[in-house]
Amino acid sequence: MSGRKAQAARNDELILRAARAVFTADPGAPIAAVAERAGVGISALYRRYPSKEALLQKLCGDGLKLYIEITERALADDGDPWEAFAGYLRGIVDGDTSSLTIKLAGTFTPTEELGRDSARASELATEVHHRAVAAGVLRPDVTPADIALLFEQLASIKLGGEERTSELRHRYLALAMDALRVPPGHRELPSHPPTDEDLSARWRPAS
Amino acid sequence: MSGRKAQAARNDELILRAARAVFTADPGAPIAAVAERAGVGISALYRRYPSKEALLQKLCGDGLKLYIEITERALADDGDPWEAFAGYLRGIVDGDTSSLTIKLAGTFTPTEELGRDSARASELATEVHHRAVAAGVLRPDVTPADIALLFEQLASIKLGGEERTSELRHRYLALAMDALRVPPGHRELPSHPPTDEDLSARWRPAS
DNA sequence: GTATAGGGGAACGTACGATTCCGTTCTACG
DNA sequence: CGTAGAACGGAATCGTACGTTCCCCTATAC
Repeated sequence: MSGRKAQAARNDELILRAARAVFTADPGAPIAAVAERAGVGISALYRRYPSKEALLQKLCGDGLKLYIEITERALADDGDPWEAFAGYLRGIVDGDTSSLTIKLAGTFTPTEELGRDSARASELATEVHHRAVAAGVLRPDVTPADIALLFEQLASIKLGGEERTSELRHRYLALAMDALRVPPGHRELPSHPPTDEDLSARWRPAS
Repeated sequence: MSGRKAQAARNDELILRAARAVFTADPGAPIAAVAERAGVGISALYRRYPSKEALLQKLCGDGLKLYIEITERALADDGDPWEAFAGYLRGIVDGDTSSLTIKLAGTFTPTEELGRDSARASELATEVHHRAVAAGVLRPDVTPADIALLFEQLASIKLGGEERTSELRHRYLALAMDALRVPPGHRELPSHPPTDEDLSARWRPAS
């Protein structure tokens, strides 16, 4: 089952994957970078999306849908309340949805559907939050908005490769969770801290 | 005591202040934005700095010196060990030195002096860190590099005006401190969480 | 009154990047 | 086989944004 149709279908996925990777790494990246990363030409992109803005809207929408999906899954979790909440936090961090939504918003004019999904996502997140507070596992003086900003802070971490970045985000998520959880206490932090090499690399030009 | 000399001296300060404000808000800002913010013409800038890069190096160097100064002050603090460490953290966040150093590095080729100051800053920070650990007030499984990344996460917060941004950074610093401090425990968070308006404003274009 | 430092801001030159366009390849099908 | 056309690759085009330079004006200093 090969042929141009199959190739095209494969490119659909290839392009979206590349776009996600490129724009989460750098929201201002040129569209040519996406094409290169996907291993296709520019026209393969423009055949699918009429403009860069359209592509960004698609990515942002997908990110929002992923966010909603993860949140709904957390709401369906009937196990230990803290574990449900913690799993939710880890899921959002893994999905890198903050990079796909906030970071891309503002770089284009939002559609009406985006607004609706965003509102829905916000509702669901609030529900998850309140459950955790009601169960007495989440400190009550933080709000869902606080958690949203926490996600953004974690998304701002970019160090080394994709793998290492993910490790570090989880490390600082774990640290934050120590401050979030009731009763207070320190749990072991995952992964290992940044090395001097990690940090000093950023002083060198041409990243 | 007026005259062109005085005007020039005033402009020196005006320009540096404007540059700091503009580039911490947006490291990629055009140089014209600095001139506009300072209320001077472009040539007033170029009379003082031969290029944009030179200006950025100056800002970065100043940021590093500020960092060093704050850290040395913390080392001189002989009071309660936790309060000394906490004051240090708050000082760095207030100085916004992360924005002045890391965020600007990489946008220009670093000088040799910058490298030296950076190394010195790192040493001092490590000393502050170890003191806090030795005093038993800072959890021992976090490293100075962890703290550096924590500063960067806080610096990534930008919401509302300068004032509000500072409040929020301190709010999340306080949260992080709850996870950092030995013995574990929750302290009251400063300021108030982001409002819906705060968050939704970012979905609107033209920030 | 004149030389000159200090400045304002338009003009220049360049690089970058979204979009368009043209020629090519591979299928499907007569 | 021969040809129409979808799907591409990638060079050419067209703006625009921004660093830097230049020209001319103003207000001191002497």
